[in-house]
Amino acid sequence: MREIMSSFSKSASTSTSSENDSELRRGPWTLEEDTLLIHYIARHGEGRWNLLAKRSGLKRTGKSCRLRWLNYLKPDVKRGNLTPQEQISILELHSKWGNRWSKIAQHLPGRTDNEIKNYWRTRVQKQARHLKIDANSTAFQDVIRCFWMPRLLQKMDGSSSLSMLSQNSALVSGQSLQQYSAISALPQVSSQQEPIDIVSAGNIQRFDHHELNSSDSEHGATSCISSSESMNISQISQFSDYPTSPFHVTNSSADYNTFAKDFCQFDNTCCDMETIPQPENMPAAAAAGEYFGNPVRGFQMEDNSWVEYDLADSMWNIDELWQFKNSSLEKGT
DNA sequence: AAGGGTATCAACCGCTCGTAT
DNA sequence: AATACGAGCGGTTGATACCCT
Repeated sequence: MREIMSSFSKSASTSTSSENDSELRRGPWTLEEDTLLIHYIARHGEGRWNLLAKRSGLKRTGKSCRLRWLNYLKPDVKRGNLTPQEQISILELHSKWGNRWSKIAQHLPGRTDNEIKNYWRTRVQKQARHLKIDANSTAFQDVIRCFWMPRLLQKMDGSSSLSMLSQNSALVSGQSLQQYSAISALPQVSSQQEPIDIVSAGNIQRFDHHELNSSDSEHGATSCISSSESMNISQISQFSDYPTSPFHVTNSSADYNTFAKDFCQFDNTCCDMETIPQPENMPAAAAAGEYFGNPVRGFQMEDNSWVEYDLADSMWNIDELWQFKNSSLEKGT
């Protein structure tokens, strides 16, 4: 009903000048139009849209028919929310190709360029606005790469998701997989004594044990962007084997919570406000029991059980998020 | 319950590109 | 080589849903 009304009002309001134009329908498609289009394509195939528009009896432009078919009626069009895997793919591919929506869509079976474009504009750009960062800036790309993607990975079902990703090389490149795995692996990696290669954006940087444990933001979250060696398969699988952190952190500052909330709402099915990136190297004050003037009591597990704060098991440094954001802002835009 | 603000997404528009003539 | 036309792409708009006060 709503559709019919809006369709009516729209076509009425746009009926204009030429007789041709006034015959053309605009706005939302009706069930009858959809049926006509589907039946016509079933009999004659898609393509030659202008001809299709004339012969099918639809009072639509060829363009409109094409769009309706490709974005909505085509049988293999997937409906519903984008999965975390798909979101990661979009983020990854967008960082590679920019606003090449159709190209990105080719790597997401069943998803349309329009859908991906909408996702980017409504979800991703919104977050950039909240953070007051240009969505196309390197700073924002860093935020996505170093915080969001690991979050999405965490959302995915650990190893099964990783193997799923690695099997689907068309969706996410090996490079990205290494990168995310490396980030997720930080706590475990940092407990080893051997130098570790961290991969990001196709680049490698080798870290010593003490560097990974340093609170210096150069080697913390921001360390995921650097250098130039290449990485072999065994190193990749080494990272892929590390699970993501199961911890949540609570009781941090209001400012940080605001940021984290924005961050997590990027995918509102991803995590709630309390699913905040885990401190990797809590600063002295926090380790001593407070952070930003607020007490830090420990962490809540995903099953809601409480765990006392344990430096060795932590993953993210709270202030690194802010340091990271600020330093990215300084050098990025 | 009402009203205002915001998010979402289908659809449109203008432009470019490729191909046929 | 020039032109016309169809197809596709990316940006934008507008209607509706949803949320918050």
